[in-house]
Amino acid sequence: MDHSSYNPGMARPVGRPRSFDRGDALRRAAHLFWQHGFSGTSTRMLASALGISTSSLYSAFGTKGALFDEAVRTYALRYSAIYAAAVAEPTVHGVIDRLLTDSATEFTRTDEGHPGCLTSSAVMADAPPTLDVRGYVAELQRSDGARLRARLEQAEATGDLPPAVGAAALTELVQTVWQGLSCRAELGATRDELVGMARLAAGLLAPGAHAVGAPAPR
Amino acid sequence: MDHSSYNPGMARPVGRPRSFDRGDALRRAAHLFWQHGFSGTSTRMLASALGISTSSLYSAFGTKGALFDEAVRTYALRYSAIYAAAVAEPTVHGVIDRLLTDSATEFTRTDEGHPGCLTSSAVMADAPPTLDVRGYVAELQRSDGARLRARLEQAEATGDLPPAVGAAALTELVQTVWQGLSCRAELGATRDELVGMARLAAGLLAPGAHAVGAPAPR
DNA sequence: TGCATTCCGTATCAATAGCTCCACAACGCG
DNA sequence: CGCGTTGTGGAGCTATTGATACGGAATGCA
Repeated sequence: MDHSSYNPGMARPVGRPRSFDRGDALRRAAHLFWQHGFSGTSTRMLASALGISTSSLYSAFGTKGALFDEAVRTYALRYSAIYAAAVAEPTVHGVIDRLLTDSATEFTRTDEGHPGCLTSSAVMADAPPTLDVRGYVAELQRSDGARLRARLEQAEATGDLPPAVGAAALTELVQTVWQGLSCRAELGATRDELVGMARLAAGLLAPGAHAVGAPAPR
Repeated sequence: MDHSSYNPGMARPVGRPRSFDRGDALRRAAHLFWQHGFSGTSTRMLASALGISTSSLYSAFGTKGALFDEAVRTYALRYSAIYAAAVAEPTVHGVIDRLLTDSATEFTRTDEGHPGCLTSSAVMADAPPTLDVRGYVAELQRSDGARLRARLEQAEATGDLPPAVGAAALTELVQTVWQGLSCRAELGATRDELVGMARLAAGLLAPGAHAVGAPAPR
């Protein structure tokens, strides 16, 4: 098994192959962490849910904290990718609308056990004492925010963004809405509700070509 | 001690008095829960931080889960009170501005060990398995949201709110921003940053008498 | 078929979890 | 003072925690 494992170059595997898919285990572990928090998820719960033993889990990930950390960073990449894709949109409205709606879609993925938004749930409340996950997430937000702010400052220069609002302030506000969306996703909002809210937010925060009162037909 | 204990009417205390202030203990416990999550906070940590023994803690609150539950409900009342005060404002802009700025102020209280916003942190990620705290918080959001929506529907009827946006949708969006603010408070935002963001959000979501581009002098 | 290597599950470790027991201390009342 | 009542801390209970030891099972290579 383990077809999808990343095995770069010359290091071909030796010894008994792993009986489970590491990436899949990581995703399912993240799902458990999201549901019960870090301390609330025991290694036995993880092993049981993954269908393996604790020794296999430890040999694959090292430590419970390391597994959590890896899960967080894995999913953090998804959100950074969404930011990167959004800033490529030609208009300010397009950037913000794309960012929020894509994130809303990502937050409500139910296939393959998507853990909602680790970034603003499990991480914030309960993290391994040895790891500064909160600091990592704050840094991630800062990094993604910097990318968005640069895009908005560029729009400010070209006149696409009215200078009255302020690129920095709008960036922070958009990120605030972004995190609010993730919270509501975990509180049980459906995808349609969440995407609709994202679209409305984009329309109000950065009015596009169409009037606010008459949202563009999707 | 225990001067501030609420002791209504005829039930005068009998037996040895409690050596600590129950309300204060509740607040400090909430602070710990906020920092480490429910499972991440042990009864010994709680007892140690409160300067008492675990037996005293158990005799005062019953169970770790009950203590957590009581802490959550106590702080939930604060947020409901903020909603109640906000909807009394005469204009839609005033309602939303008041709700968001007061909440931002509440989220950044550092005195007396305010636990940030339990509602969207510890609660969401890690809660006692026996208690449906997530359900309670969702219900609370629904209840507070209903109050806000009723106020906005009234404004819609009197013309204070343009019918194009929709009272229900705006309510949800405001609550989304509300939760986003609480998230950013926990990620380290200062009070000034948070209040400024709340004011900006109120200006964009519900433009007041002044133009959006020229925010009203505070 | 041997050998080296790696992963597997079972059993188990010390530490800590939530929680309780119990003898004693601090009150109001007579 | 004695008595009932209630809170007190220290010791201790069982269950579970994160993590490991170890023998066996799979693999690639010769």
